Amino acid sequence: MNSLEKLYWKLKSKYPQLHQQWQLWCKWPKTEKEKEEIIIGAILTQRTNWQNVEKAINNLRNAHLCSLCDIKQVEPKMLYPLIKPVGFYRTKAEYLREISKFIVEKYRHLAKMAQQNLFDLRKELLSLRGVGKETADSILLYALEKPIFVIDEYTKRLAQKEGLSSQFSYDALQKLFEAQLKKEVRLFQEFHALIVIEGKNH
DNA sequence: CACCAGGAATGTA
DNA sequence: TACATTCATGGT
Repeated sequence: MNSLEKLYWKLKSKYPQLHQQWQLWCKWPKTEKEKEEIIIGAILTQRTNWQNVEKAINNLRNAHLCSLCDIKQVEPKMLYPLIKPVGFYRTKAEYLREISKFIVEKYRHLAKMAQQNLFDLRKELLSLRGVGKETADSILLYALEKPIFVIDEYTKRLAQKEGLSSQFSYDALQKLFEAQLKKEVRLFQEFHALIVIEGKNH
Protein backbone atom coordinates (compact mmCIF):
# COMPACT_ATOMS: atom_id res chain seq x y z
CA MET A 1 0.00 0.00 0.00
CA ASN A 2 1.35 3.42 -0.90
CA SER A 3 0.99 6.56 1.17
CA LEU A 4 -2.19 7.70 -0.52
CA GLU A 5 -3.91 4.37 -0.08
CA LYS A 6 -2.94 4.41 3.58
CA LEU A 7 -4.35 7.91 3.92
CA TYR A 8 -7.59 6.80 2.35
CA TRP A 9 -8.05 3.93 4.76
CA LYS A 10 -7.09 6.10 7.68
CA LEU A 11 -9.76 8.64 6.81
CA LYS A 12 -12.28 5.94 6.03
CA SER A 13 -11.94 4.44 9.46
CA LYS A 14 -11.96 7.86 11.08
CA TYR A 15 -15.22 8.83 9.34
CA PRO A 16 -17.19 5.60 8.93
CA GLN A 17 -20.22 7.48 7.71
CA LEU A 18 -20.03 10.43 5.38
CA HIS A 19 -21.47 13.81 6.24
CA GLN A 20 -25.02 14.39 5.01
CA GLN A 21 -24.05 16.30 1.89
CA TRP A 22 -21.63 13.67 0.74
CA GLN A 23 -24.18 10.89 0.99
CA LEU A 24 -25.82 12.43 -2.05
CA TRP A 25 -22.56 13.08 -3.88
CA CYS A 26 -21.24 9.58 -3.25
CA LYS A 27 -24.57 7.81 -3.60
CA TRP A 28 -24.59 4.87 -5.97
CA PRO A 29 -26.30 4.57 -8.30
CA LYS A 30 -27.65 8.07 -8.80
CA THR A 31 -30.77 8.98 -10.71
CA GLU A 32 -30.49 11.38 -13.64
CA LYS A 33 -32.25 13.99 -11.54
CA GLU A 34 -29.74 13.59 -8.74
CA LYS A 35 -26.90 13.98 -11.20
CA GLU A 36 -28.39 17.20 -12.48
CA GLU A 37 -28.71 18.47 -8.94
CA ILE A 38 -25.03 17.69 -8.44
CA ILE A 39 -24.18 19.94 -11.37
CA ILE A 40 -26.41 22.71 -10.07
CA GLY A 41 -24.87 22.31 -6.64
CA ALA A 42 -21.36 22.42 -8.07
CA ILE A 43 -22.02 25.90 -9.45
CA LEU A 44 -23.90 27.15 -6.42
CA THR A 45 -21.33 25.98 -3.89
CA GLN A 46 -18.61 28.27 -5.18
CA ARG A 47 -17.47 30.67 -2.49
CA THR A 48 -20.16 29.64 -0.07
CA ASN A 49 -20.98 26.90 2.37
CA TRP A 50 -23.14 23.88 1.78
CA GLN A 51 -25.82 24.98 4.21
CA ASN A 52 -26.67 27.89 1.94
CA VAL A 53 -26.55 25.66 -1.11
CA GLU A 54 -29.10 23.32 0.45
CA LYS A 55 -31.50 26.20 1.01
CA ALA A 56 -31.12 27.23 -2.61
CA ILE A 57 -31.53 23.68 -3.92
CA ASN A 58 -34.68 23.29 -1.85
CA ASN A 59 -36.04 26.54 -3.23
CA LEU A 60 -35.33 25.33 -6.75
CA ARG A 61 -37.01 22.01 -6.05
CA ASN A 62 -40.12 23.67 -4.67
CA ALA A 63 -40.29 25.90 -7.71
CA HIS A 64 -39.78 22.89 -9.98
CA LEU A 65 -36.66 24.56 -11.37
CA CYS A 66 -34.13 22.01 -10.24
CA SER A 67 -33.35 20.39 -13.56
CA LEU A 68 -31.10 21.54 -16.39
CA CYS A 69 -34.00 21.53 -18.82
CA ASP A 70 -36.13 23.75 -16.58
CA ILE A 71 -33.31 26.16 -15.83
CA LYS A 72 -32.55 26.47 -19.51
CA GLN A 73 -36.11 27.60 -20.18
CA VAL A 74 -36.53 30.34 -17.59
CA GLU A 75 -35.10 33.82 -17.41
CA PRO A 76 -32.11 33.86 -15.06
CA LYS A 77 -33.88 36.57 -13.10
CA MET A 78 -36.47 34.02 -12.05
CA LEU A 79 -33.69 32.24 -10.19
CA TYR A 80 -32.52 35.29 -8.24
CA PRO A 81 -34.84 34.96 -5.23
CA LEU A 82 -34.44 31.18 -5.18
CA ILE A 83 -30.67 31.03 -5.09
CA LYS A 84 -30.12 34.22 -3.14
CA PRO A 85 -28.81 32.38 -0.05
CA VAL A 86 -25.64 31.31 -1.88
CA GLY A 87 -24.49 34.83 -2.67
CA PHE A 88 -23.32 36.05 -6.09
CA TYR A 89 -26.81 35.07 -7.15
CA ARG A 90 -26.94 37.18 -10.34
CA THR A 91 -23.68 35.77 -11.62
CA LYS A 92 -24.53 32.24 -10.60
CA ALA A 93 -27.94 32.44 -12.26
CA GLU A 94 -26.15 33.28 -15.50
CA TYR A 95 -23.68 30.46 -15.02
CA LEU A 96 -26.51 28.00 -14.38
CA ARG A 97 -28.33 29.07 -17.50
CA GLU A 98 -25.17 28.83 -19.56
CA ILE A 99 -24.20 25.32 -18.49
CA SER A 100 -27.80 24.08 -18.69
CA LYS A 101 -28.16 25.46 -22.17
CA PHE A 102 -24.90 23.92 -23.25
CA ILE A 103 -25.63 20.44 -21.90
CA VAL A 104 -29.27 20.27 -23.00
CA GLU A 105 -28.63 21.59 -26.49
CA LYS A 106 -25.51 19.57 -27.19
CA TYR A 107 -26.28 16.30 -25.42
CA ARG A 108 -29.95 16.45 -24.47
CA HIS A 109 -29.31 14.51 -21.28
CA LEU A 110 -26.44 13.41 -19.04
CA ALA A 111 -26.41 9.77 -20.08
CA LYS A 112 -25.64 10.86 -23.59
CA MET A 113 -23.07 13.37 -22.40
CA ALA A 114 -21.28 10.73 -20.36
CA GLN A 115 -20.54 8.78 -23.53
CA GLN A 116 -18.19 11.53 -24.68
CA ASN A 117 -14.56 11.02 -23.73
CA LEU A 118 -13.13 12.57 -20.61
CA PHE A 119 -10.60 14.84 -22.29
CA ASP A 120 -13.10 16.54 -24.58
CA LEU A 121 -15.71 16.85 -21.84
CA ARG A 122 -13.26 18.58 -19.55
CA LYS A 123 -12.23 20.99 -22.25
CA GLU A 124 -15.87 21.81 -22.98
CA LEU A 125 -16.74 22.36 -19.35
CA LEU A 126 -13.71 24.60 -18.82
CA SER A 127 -14.78 26.77 -21.73
CA LEU A 128 -17.99 27.69 -19.89
CA ARG A 129 -18.05 30.83 -17.77
CA GLY A 130 -18.05 30.06 -14.09
CA VAL A 131 -16.50 26.64 -14.53
CA GLY A 132 -12.88 26.31 -13.49
CA LYS A 133 -10.89 23.16 -12.88
CA GLU A 134 -12.41 22.26 -9.54
CA THR A 135 -15.98 22.71 -10.69
CA ALA A 136 -15.36 20.94 -13.98
CA ASP A 137 -13.72 17.98 -12.29
CA SER A 138 -16.45 17.80 -9.64
CA ILE A 139 -19.03 17.56 -12.38
CA LEU A 140 -17.00 14.96 -14.25
CA LEU A 141 -16.45 12.80 -11.18
CA TYR A 142 -19.76 13.08 -9.36
CA ALA A 143 -22.33 13.67 -12.11
CA LEU A 144 -20.77 12.06 -15.16
CA GLU A 145 -18.96 9.44 -13.09
CA LYS A 146 -15.66 9.80 -14.88
CA PRO A 147 -12.46 8.74 -13.08
CA ILE A 148 -10.85 12.12 -12.45
CA PHE A 149 -9.59 13.29 -9.07
CA VAL A 150 -10.90 16.59 -7.74
CA ILE A 151 -8.36 18.87 -6.10
CA ASP A 152 -9.45 21.62 -3.76
CA GLU A 153 -7.97 23.75 -1.00
CA TYR A 154 -8.45 20.98 1.54
CA THR A 155 -6.57 18.56 -0.69
CA LYS A 156 -3.69 21.00 -1.02
CA ARG A 157 -3.52 21.62 2.72
CA LEU A 158 -3.67 17.93 3.52
CA ALA A 159 -1.03 17.12 0.91
CA GLN A 160 1.30 19.64 2.51
CA LYS A 161 0.56 18.48 6.03
CA GLU A 162 1.16 14.85 5.11
CA GLY A 163 4.19 15.70 2.99
CA LEU A 164 2.73 13.86 0.03
CA SER A 165 4.41 15.96 -2.63
CA SER A 166 6.93 18.67 -3.33
CA GLN A 167 4.55 20.44 -5.69
CA PHE A 168 1.10 21.60 -4.75
CA SER A 169 -0.36 23.02 -7.91
CA TYR A 170 -3.70 21.70 -9.07
CA ASP A 171 -2.23 19.76 -11.97
CA ALA A 172 0.67 18.30 -10.01
CA LEU A 173 -1.56 17.02 -7.22
CA GLN A 174 -4.13 15.65 -9.61
CA LYS A 175 -1.44 13.70 -11.42
CA LEU A 176 -0.10 12.38 -8.14
CA PHE A 177 -3.47 11.13 -6.90
CA GLU A 178 -4.39 9.57 -10.20
CA ALA A 179 -1.03 7.86 -10.53
CA GLN A 180 -1.04 6.32 -7.09
CA LEU A 181 -4.66 5.20 -6.88
CA LYS A 182 -6.71 2.76 -8.85
CA LYS A 183 -8.75 4.77 -11.32
CA GLU A 184 -12.04 3.83 -9.75
CA VAL A 185 -14.84 6.36 -9.71
CA ARG A 186 -16.19 5.21 -6.35
CA LEU A 187 -12.75 5.44 -4.76
CA PHE A 188 -12.11 8.92 -6.18
CA GLN A 189 -15.52 10.13 -5.03
CA GLU A 190 -15.25 8.81 -1.52
CA PHE A 191 -11.62 9.80 -1.02
CA HIS A 192 -12.27 13.38 -2.06
CA ALA A 193 -15.32 13.53 0.17
CA LEU A 194 -13.30 12.25 3.11
CA ILE A 195 -10.58 14.82 2.48
CA VAL A 196 -13.12 17.63 2.62
CA ILE A 197 -14.73 16.24 5.76
CA GLU A 198 -11.31 15.99 7.39
CA GLY A 199 -10.45 19.50 6.24
CA LYS A 200 -13.60 21.03 7.64
CA ASN A 201 -13.00 19.17 10.87
CA HIS A 202 -9.85 21.22 11.46
C1' DC B 1 -18.22 45.95 10.67
C1' DA B 2 -14.98 42.18 9.88
C1' DC B 3 -14.49 37.82 8.39
C1' DC B 4 -15.75 33.45 6.42
C1' DA B 5 -17.41 30.29 2.64
C1' DG B 6 -15.56 23.59 -2.00
C1' DG B 7 -13.63 29.83 -6.99
C1' DA B 8 -12.98 31.89 -11.40
C1' DA B 9 -10.87 35.12 -14.49
C1' DT B 10 -7.12 37.74 -15.66
C1' DG B 11 -2.42 39.25 -15.47
C1' DT B 12 2.54 38.26 -14.99
C1' DA B 13 7.21 35.97 -15.22
C1' DT C 1 2.99 26.24 -16.04
C1' DA C 2 2.67 28.45 -11.64
C1' DC C 3 1.85 31.95 -8.75
C1' DA C 4 -0.38 36.81 -7.59
C1' DT C 5 -4.09 39.88 -7.96
C1' DT C 6 -8.77 41.08 -8.65
C1' DC C 7 -13.65 40.38 -8.47
C1' DA C 8 -18.10 39.34 -6.35
C1' DT C 9 -22.22 38.43 -2.14
C1' DG C 10 -24.82 36.69 1.87
C1' DG C 11 -24.46 34.68 6.35
C1' DT C 12 -22.74 34.95 11.08
